[in-house]
Amino acid sequence: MGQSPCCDKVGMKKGPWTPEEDQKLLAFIEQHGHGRWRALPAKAGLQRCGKSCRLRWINYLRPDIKRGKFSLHEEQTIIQLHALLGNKWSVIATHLPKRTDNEIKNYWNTHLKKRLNKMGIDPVTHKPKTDALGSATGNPKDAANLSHIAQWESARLEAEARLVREAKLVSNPPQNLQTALGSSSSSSSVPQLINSAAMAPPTTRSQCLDVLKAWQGVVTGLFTFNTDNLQSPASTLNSMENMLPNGLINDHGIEYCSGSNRENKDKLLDNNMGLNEMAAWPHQDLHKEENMNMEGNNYPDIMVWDSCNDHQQDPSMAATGENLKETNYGGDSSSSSFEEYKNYWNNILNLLS
DNA sequence: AACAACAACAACCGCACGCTG
DNA sequence: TCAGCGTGCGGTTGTTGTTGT
Repeated sequence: MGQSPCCDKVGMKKGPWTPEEDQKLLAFIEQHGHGRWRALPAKAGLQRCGKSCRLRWINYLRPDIKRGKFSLHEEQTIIQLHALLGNKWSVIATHLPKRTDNEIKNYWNTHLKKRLNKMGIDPVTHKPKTDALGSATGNPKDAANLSHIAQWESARLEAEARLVREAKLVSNPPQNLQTALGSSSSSSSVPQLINSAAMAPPTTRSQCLDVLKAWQGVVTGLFTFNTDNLQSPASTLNSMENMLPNGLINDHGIEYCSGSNRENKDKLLDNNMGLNEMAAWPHQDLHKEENMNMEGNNYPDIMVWDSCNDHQQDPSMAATGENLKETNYGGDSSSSSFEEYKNYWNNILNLLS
């Protein structure tokens, strides 16, 4: 599918934005909301590409972003999430309130990657180059379990990020944009408006958590895996498919599966979220909403354990790892892998602090 | 003081995807 | 079914600031 240029490049200004341009863009968005970026520059009186306006807004002008130095906790979170997700900056950004994916990406490239290198850790694989922090037992089975745990966590985080994005669209319905930009366009994309509601701290997180809680309530007790099932993704998927509950509500309150309707269940598996993502849901931490720091920010509940000795860390996070262990990777045979996983990260993160 | 090298950050670019008519 | 549009995403480049010589 061909992609036409987002705008006529002739006469378009490039490079750093001036305060005047920022002011124009801000004023227009405050008055009319954003969305339909291609048409926005002309209406706002800017000699800029719509894409450039969008980037400027998202990465710099948006009122709900935090700028400045990254805290130790944020650094640790980025490293952990990057280990799980790779360069999925947008997903990582959903777990760092008020930080943009671009900012995180830049910070990673300019700071964290170099620091990990200096520490002898491969920033791509997140494994020590000497493997000194690797599997202490050298047991291939343990390594496989660790890898599997990481896969699960990765899938869960991606699913959660998707839910956040979807919920944002739902929570910011279009209101006045058609009026602002004219009604000639046939587009039906949903702009996110900068009205008072949109300016407020996002509430999508809790929506997301609600359904995750609901999900956890439905399936608690169902997912007590035998670690023999964790030897390969394929085996896990098969297990998960068999264990899917009959009723599942999405974050919009829609019931996907009803009773034993196999067809609907298959649709769910095929479309809305991947099987891996579904599989990842059950170990959502029930205490996530309590994981708020002093600024009221949510932090991810993954792999931040009590032994981190990070004074900036919310004490409530301490219980998270235990929760993870008990509810998700439970079973005696997996606990050693969990401990190893935990120790591995604690070692790396302690080096940072 | 002048210049080069490096670091940090902002912005751009191209591609991919979903949606709609 | 398909083309066009809007947008998101990740990689890359450009610009500015800082430090060292």
